[in-house]
Amino acid sequence: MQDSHARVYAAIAAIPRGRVASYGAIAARAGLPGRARLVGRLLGEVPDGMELPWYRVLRSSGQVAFPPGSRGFREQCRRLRAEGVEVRNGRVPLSRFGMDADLDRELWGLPGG
DNA sequence: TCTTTGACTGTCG
DNA sequence: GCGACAGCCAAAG
Repeated sequence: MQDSHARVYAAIAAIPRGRVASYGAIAARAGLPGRARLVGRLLGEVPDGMELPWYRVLRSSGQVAFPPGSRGFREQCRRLRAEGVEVRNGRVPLSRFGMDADLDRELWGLPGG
């Protein structure tokens, strides 16, 4: 386990329940700005026994990274909904469920909530 | 060492 | 809003 890997895992584990974050955001929080693809790669290497909220990680657009209909896709949607996250057509509104949604609303006065 | 691949992202039409 | 393109970089063969 490399340090960069551990930081990525920690960043993912830090996502609050009922919230989601993008691959890029995770990479940035792990001290690896611009390494979004590395995050996706690492998620594919997560040991089965390791508890990690991998399903809280989405694309920058809020879309689930898995192909619609695939097993991972359905599993991710299922787990997200179980936490109260709204998944519509394989997509989550980051304006409401994004990890920094509250902060963004304060700064920009965006509607939501 | 080189090439291929990928759970990504921003830009453009 | 969606598809096409280019940039990105680490792992695997």
